[in-house]
Amino acid sequence: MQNKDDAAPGLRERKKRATRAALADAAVRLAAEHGAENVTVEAISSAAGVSTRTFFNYFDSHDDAFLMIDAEVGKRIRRTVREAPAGLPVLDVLRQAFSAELMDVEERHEIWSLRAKVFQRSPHLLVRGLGAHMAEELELAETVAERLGRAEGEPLGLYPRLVAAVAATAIRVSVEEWCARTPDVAFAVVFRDAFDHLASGLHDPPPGARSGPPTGTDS
Amino acid sequence: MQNKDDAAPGLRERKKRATRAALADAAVRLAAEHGAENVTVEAISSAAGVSTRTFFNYFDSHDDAFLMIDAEVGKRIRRTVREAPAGLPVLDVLRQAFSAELMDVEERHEIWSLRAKVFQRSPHLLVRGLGAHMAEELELAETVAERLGRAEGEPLGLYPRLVAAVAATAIRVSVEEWCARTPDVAFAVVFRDAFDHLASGLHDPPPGARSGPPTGTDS
DNA sequence: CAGATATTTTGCACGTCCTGCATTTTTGCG
DNA sequence: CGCAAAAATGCAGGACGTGCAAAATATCTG
Repeated sequence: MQNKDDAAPGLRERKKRATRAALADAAVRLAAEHGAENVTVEAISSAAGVSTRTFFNYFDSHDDAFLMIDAEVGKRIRRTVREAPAGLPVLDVLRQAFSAELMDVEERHEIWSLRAKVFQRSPHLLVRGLGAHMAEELELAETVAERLGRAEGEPLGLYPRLVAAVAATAIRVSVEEWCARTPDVAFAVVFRDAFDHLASGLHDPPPGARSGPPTGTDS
Repeated sequence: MQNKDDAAPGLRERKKRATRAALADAAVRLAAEHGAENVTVEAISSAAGVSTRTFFNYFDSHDDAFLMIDAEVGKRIRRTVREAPAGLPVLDVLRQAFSAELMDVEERHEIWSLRAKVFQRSPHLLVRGLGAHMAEELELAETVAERLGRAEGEPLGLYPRLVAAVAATAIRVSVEEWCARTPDVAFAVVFRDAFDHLASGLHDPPPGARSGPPTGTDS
């Protein structure tokens, strides 16, 4: 058993993933139809073919079933940040690290659209989702602080916290804006514009500019 | 009854406020001691001298008792933004609007410190608190969009969403950083530095700079 | 393959959260 | 005081979430 994450899922592990996926899937589908609040744990469990007790073996709360939290993503992002060539501005590093990860949003566009519908109907869940990313945000801030050459035990400092949090916020807003628009725009474009705004100090856009990058105040 | 918010609270209104305050106060105090999760609604209600049923007449959920949500704050901020002289950069307007509101944090420093302790012990609540501000964030984005001269029904656009969200994030991070530090620094300083970072495009700080504003890249 | 072992699923009981409804108490006012 | 509006309360009930022990299932060993 070298690495349980690679190459050897094993029958057991596969069944667990399947059960979890079945629960999450049932949850999202039922919620998209009836609204998350009106979908009981029993309904989800029943649709997934397990007992309600088993549901709580996989998710800590009713709401967690709709969230699709993946700890791997955070790890990958932090590693990317850590391995980025020194000297590169932190904001650019973050932009690229996230960008690599967010291809999934455009690829599995359909399931994300479903989740967007669920979130629109009960914003309370979006909040939970955000909250799930808060721990990640702190760890990301740690990674940034290390990258900027700060000792281990030292307090974080304002800047690392701020870039990590603001970058995460930029992503959330990008997703929101992308969902609000009829998705005729590529997500990558919204994402790029958002980070361009950040990099240029959030100066006011010229009146009339609908979606372009901020005015060329850069360099 | 010209305006129920001004000058004529009335005995009734005063009792309501008192009850609500008593509940919120009891909640925070008990939570600071035993942890929010271990404080039942019954305990809070009992400490405030009302029935558990009455608790739910004042707060929609157990957690809401610890949050101290004030819809007035959002309204005031939006009005400040709306009445700010035209031509001023949006980011500066937001900075000033929030700054005016945040004096309360330093004045009633003691109760905020208590709340910070509660939040440290159960971050789950901080998330709820954040969520409460999300609706505000959207309305703030609307206000910003209007200020930038955008029609009513039009979609929001990326920039208004982004500034509103990022500004709110900056505040949250400022509070976090300010709480993490032994509060020998004035909150206003952390707050100012955060917005300076935003205004200068979040460029990397020079190594060794602990807390100052970003390097004078401005102008 | 059979049996031992580890893991997962499940049922059950229990406490807490939260809501709707009817009833009682309090408040404001003529 | 007496009355109408508002608030507080008690109660019933559904849903959430957890600990525990028993049953079912997967993995390992000989």
